Amino acid sequence: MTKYMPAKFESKWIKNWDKKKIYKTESVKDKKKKKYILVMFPYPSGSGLHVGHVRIYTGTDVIARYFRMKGYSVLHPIGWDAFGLPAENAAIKAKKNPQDLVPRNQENFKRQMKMIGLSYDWDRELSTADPNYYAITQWLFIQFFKLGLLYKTQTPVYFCPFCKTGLAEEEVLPDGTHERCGKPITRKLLPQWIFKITDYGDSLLKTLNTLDWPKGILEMQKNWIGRKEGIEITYDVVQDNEKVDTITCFTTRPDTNFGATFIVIAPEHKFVTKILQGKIKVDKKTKEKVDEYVKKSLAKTDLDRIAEGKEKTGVFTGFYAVNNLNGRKMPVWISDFVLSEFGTGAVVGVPGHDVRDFQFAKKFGIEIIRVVKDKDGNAGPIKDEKDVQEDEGIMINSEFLNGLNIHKATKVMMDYLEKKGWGERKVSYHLRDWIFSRQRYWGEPIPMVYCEHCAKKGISWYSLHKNDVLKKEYQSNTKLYQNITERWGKNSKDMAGWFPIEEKSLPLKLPYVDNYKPSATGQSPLAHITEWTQTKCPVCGRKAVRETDTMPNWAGSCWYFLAFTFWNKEGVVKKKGEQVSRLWANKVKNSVKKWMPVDWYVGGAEHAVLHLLYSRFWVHALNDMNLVNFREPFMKLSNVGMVLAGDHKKMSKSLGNVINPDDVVKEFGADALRIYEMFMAPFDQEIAWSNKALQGAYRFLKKIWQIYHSIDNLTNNAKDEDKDLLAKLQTTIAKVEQDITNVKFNTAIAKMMEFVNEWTNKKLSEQNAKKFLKVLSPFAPFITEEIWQSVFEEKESIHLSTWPKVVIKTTNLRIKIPIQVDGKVRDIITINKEMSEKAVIEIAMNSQKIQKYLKNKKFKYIYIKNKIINFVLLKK
RNA sequence: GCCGGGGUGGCGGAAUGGUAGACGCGCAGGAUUUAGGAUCCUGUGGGGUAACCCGUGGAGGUUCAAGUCCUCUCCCCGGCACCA
Repeated sequence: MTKYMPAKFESKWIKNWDKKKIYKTESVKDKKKKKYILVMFPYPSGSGLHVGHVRIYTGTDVIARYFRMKGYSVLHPIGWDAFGLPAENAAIKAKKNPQDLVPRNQENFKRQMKMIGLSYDWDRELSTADPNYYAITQWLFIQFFKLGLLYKTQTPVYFCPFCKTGLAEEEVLPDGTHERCGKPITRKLLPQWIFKITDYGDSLLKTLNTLDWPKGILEMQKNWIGRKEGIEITYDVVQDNEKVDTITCFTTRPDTNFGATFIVIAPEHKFVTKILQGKIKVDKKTKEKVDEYVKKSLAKTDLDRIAEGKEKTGVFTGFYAVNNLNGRKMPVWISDFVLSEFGTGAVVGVPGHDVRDFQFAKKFGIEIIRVVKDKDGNAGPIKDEKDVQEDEGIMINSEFLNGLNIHKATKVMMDYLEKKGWGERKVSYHLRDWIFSRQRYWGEPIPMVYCEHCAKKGISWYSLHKNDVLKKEYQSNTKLYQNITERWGKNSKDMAGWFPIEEKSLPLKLPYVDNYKPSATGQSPLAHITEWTQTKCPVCGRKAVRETDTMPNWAGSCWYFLAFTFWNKEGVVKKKGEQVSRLWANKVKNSVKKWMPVDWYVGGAEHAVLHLLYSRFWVHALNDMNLVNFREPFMKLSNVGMVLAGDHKKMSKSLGNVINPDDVVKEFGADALRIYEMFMAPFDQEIAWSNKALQGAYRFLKKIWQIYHSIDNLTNNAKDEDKDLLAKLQTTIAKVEQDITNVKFNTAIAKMMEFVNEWTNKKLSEQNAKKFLKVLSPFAPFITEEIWQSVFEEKESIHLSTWPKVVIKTTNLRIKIPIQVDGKVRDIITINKEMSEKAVIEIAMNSQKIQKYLKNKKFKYIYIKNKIINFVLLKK
C-alpha cells in the first residue's frame, strides 16, 4: 500500500485546479440560490500568511465549498487591502518603496493561499492600491463630498508623533496609544478632511437589529454610536447682575435641575476663548489664571489625563449662570473633566446626583443639594461619595416635581423647559465625526484641488451647484434634502475654493517618489512634490494646488465587497478617461444588485467599530444617493478567534514563537493544517498552537488514506456492506451539514473521526465511500481529490460534485437507551426503534440490575420514546 | 463603574431539560522494532477490592430528570469609560 504523502500530490492539484479554473464564479441565475461568502481581505504587509490567516480563510473556504456543492452560485473572492499604515511602515522598515514592496508581498500571500487549498476565484483578485481600483474610491470620495458629508476644517486631532499622522478616534486605544504602532498619542490642531458620520448615527442604529451578527458586536456598535436623548438648557451668564452671554448645557437628567449648583465648561469652550481674547472682560488676575489652566490642560496627552485619574482640577471664571427654575446664581467653572467633543462642552453640575459633579463640588467647596430620595426613602444630606444617588428614586426639594419618580420627572421637566423656551430636547452621540485625512504617502490621493482665487471670491462647489444637483436628485426625500441643505450651508464657508477634480482625470495617480517617508511638519510627503501639487483650477482655470493628504487605510475596504461583484482580471477603469459614473450606472449597479448583500461575512472581532461601522456608513450613504439598492452590506457575520503561540502569547518575531504555514505544510501537508485548525476549538474561540494536536489531525488523514486503499474496508458488493456503518454514515452527513452552517467545524470533524474509527473494522460500499469523501472534501480538499481521482478513477474534480443526500432508514434500527431508577442510571438496554412502550418497559423490568431496585417497592415510570426510562419509587 | 461572553477530566473541548466528559491531545499497559521515533491495540473523571458513592466555580430552588431553567454569589476574558 502506498503511504500517505501529501507532498506528492498537493502541488499537482493546485496546478490542476488553477488550470481548469474549477473555482470560477458561476453567474447568478436565481437570487435565492446565490451565496456571497466573504472573508475580510488581508493587508499584504510583512512576512506572509500567519497561521491565524489560515484559520479564518479555511473556515470561510469550508463554508463556500459547502454551498457550492449544495448547488448555489457562490461568490468567494479575495484581494488586498494594500494601502495604509501597516504596509507603509513595513516598507519603510525594509527601505523599499511600498509601490515595489507591496506587490511582492501580494504574490507571496497568493502562493500561500493556493498552497492551503483556498477556493478563491482568482480572476476577481483586486488591490486597493491599484489605480483602476482607487479611481473609483476617489470618485466615491467626490460623491460623498457632493452630499456634503466630507469637508475640510481646522480641527484638534489625535496625532501619532511616531507615525507622523493624524488619526481617527477609533484608532486610539484606551491607554492613549496608537492601535497600529503602540506609541503614545498627542493632539494637534490640523486642517483635516472630516467625514460627517454622526449624521448617520440614527441610520446606523436603526437597521442594526436586522443583522444576524454576534450579539457582542451589535452591542459594541450600539454603545459606540451611544445615542442619548437629553435636553439642552440655556442659562444666562451674568456679572454684577448684568447679562454678558449665555451658556448651553446638555443633560440627560433635567429632573435633578433644582439641585444644580454650578456650571463647568471645557477648556476649549467658546466662552473661554472669549475671555482669553478679551471679548468678555474679566480682571487681570482671573484672566491669567484661566489662561494658565487652559494652556496646561490642552498640553496634556491622553496618557497624562488617564494617569491623573479622577482627581478633579479647575478654575473659577468669576461669572455666574442663572437657573431660571429658582433664580439660583451658579458659579461658572472651567475644568478638563468636561469633554469639548460631547454634548455642548458644558455641563450643569448636580453634585448630589452625579459622582463626578460631587467630586468637583467637594474639592472646590460648592453647595450640595439632595433632590431625589433613594429606594429606602433616605433623604438625608449627601456628605460622601457613597451617598451620591444616581439611580432610581422619588423627587424632593423640587417644587412641581416633588413625589414623581425620576423618569416621570425627567419628562415633566423637559416639557416645562421647552414650554418656557429655556431648553430644547436634543440627541447626543458618543460617535464622533471621522477624521479622513492622513499625512502619509501610502494612500489614495484625495481628488480635490484648492484655488486661492476662487476662495477669495467666496466661490465654493456648493455655491455653484446649489440649484441643480440638490434639487433634482434629492428633493423627493424630505429628510435627506434637509440634511444636505444644512450641511451645504455649514460647509460652504470653509470650503470656498475647494473643488473636486474632473471625473475624466480619474484616477489621480499616486506619484512614484524617492522620498515617501512621513515628515515631522504634519504635512504629507506629497506636499514636497511641486510638479504634482501644481494644477489648474477646474472652475476659473487659474493656478491651483492639489490636496496632499491621503485617505486613511479604511477607505479602500469600505466598498471592496461591492467591487468583487464586477471585478475582473484586467481591472475595470482601464481605458483612459472612462467615466466612473457611467461605469457605475451601467455595470456596477447591475452586478451589485445581483450579488449584494454579502450573505456571510467572516472576520475578526477587532473590527467591530472600525471597518464594520465605516462600511455600513458608506453603504447607507450610497443607498441615499441611490448608487446601491440596499442599506446593509453584511447580513450575517461570524467572528474568528485568534491563534496564539503554544505559550498562549501572541505570535511575534521578537518572541521567536511564530509558526510559519509553509513549514507546517511541508511536514504535514495542507489538509492536516486545515483539519487541525478547524478541529482545535469552536471557530470563534481563541486557540493556542499545539504541534501534538496537529499530529492528531495528520493521523486522522492517514487513517483515511489507509481505509480507502484497503480491500478490507471497501466492497463492490452492497450486500457485504455493514448496515450499522451505513446508518452511521447517514447521521454523519447530516451532522456535518448542520455543523458547517452553524460554524461548528470542530464537532463536524469529531463526527467524521468517529465515523472513520467505526469504519476501520467494517466494510462500506464504494458508492457510499464516495459520499463520505465528498463530506470531507470542504475540509481536506487535497486528499479527497487524490482519492477521488486515483482510487475511484473519477475524471471530474470532487469539488464540482454535489453534496450527498441523507437517507435515513428508520425501520429496525437498534438503539441503546438508559434506564434510570430515581433519576440515576442503573442499566442500559438495547431496543428496536419501532418497539411499543409496553415491550420496552418489559425488557427494562426484566433487567436484573433494575429488579434489584424495584423489588417490593411501589413505583411509577416515565418513558420518553427512544430516549430514556425513569422508574420513580413512590414513598408510602 | 457600565455592556457583552465564559467557568465542565491532566489539557483543547462534547452534550434539542434525558447515559456528563463525544472527538482529539496527554498518560498507562501491551504489540512491533537492535534501540529511539513512528505505527497499531487496550485502558484512562475522582474515590472504592467490590456493591456503590462523589462529581460541570459556590449556595439555594423548580423538575420524574438540571452542565443546561430560576434566584443569589464568586472568579476569568473581551469591549467601553470623567460621554454629563
